[in-house]
Amino acid sequence: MCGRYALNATAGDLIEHFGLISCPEWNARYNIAPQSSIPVIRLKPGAGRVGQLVRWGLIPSWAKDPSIGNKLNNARSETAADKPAFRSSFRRHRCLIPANGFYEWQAIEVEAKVRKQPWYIHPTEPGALFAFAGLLAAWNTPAGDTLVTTCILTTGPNALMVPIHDRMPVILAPEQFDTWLDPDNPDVDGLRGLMQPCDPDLMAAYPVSPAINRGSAEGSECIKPVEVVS
DNA sequence: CCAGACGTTGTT
DNA sequence: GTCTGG
DNA sequence: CCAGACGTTGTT
DNA sequence: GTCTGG
Repeated sequence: MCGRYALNATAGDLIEHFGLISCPEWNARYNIAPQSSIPVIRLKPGAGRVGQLVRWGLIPSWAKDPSIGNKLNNARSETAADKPAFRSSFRRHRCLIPANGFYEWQAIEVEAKVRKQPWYIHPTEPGALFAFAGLLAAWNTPAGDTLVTTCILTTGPNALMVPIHDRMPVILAPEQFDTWLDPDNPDVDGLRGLMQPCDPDLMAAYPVSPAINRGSAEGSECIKPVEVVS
């Protein structure tokens, strides 16, 4: 779950919304897929929150083969603190991933065949952004460079998501940002406690065209509401 | 102890 | 690096 | 997440 | 079936 999302905010929007001290330029995107370079927000101790572009698909520091990053787009929040692939990232390298909304595919049966209807889920409040809870990892390339990668934590569905899908991203509220982002926060149990489905009243959803399925589809038509054809 | 895996999603 | 399986 | 490819050898 | 690319 959460394998596709939209971020059409500008760097200025992110700076304002999340109180960043810096943020790389960003061109609006409506169909961001794993392996893309995406902006994450992390806390630079003693300085403040910064935006940084990293690759979506976590490569643990110990990986010999970076292709493991093709699979680690998400981490189950229920177990991430304990799994070898995510443990050290959960302890020390947490981030937020800003999004205007995300996509989920709803399996619906039509004439005894399963069809997948994509939905777009966005904040109820106009102009608001989601902040997904994410993890970071730094991997040393054979060439001697450092490749920073990320993944999105997932959790069970809230009431809005239940009809659509059985997983959703962990979405944090502004009052939780500091606790989550502080790399020196040693309270793993407290961090675990943040890993909950968010209040369903904060989100709204509508179906979109299956044109989104194609990873190369781009533009605001990706989030245009459609009638469900059944 | 060493060797080998280390993950999620969805689908069967 | 750290955990699980043998 | 879904779509689309999935291979080698040798030659240009 | 499984991996890579978008």
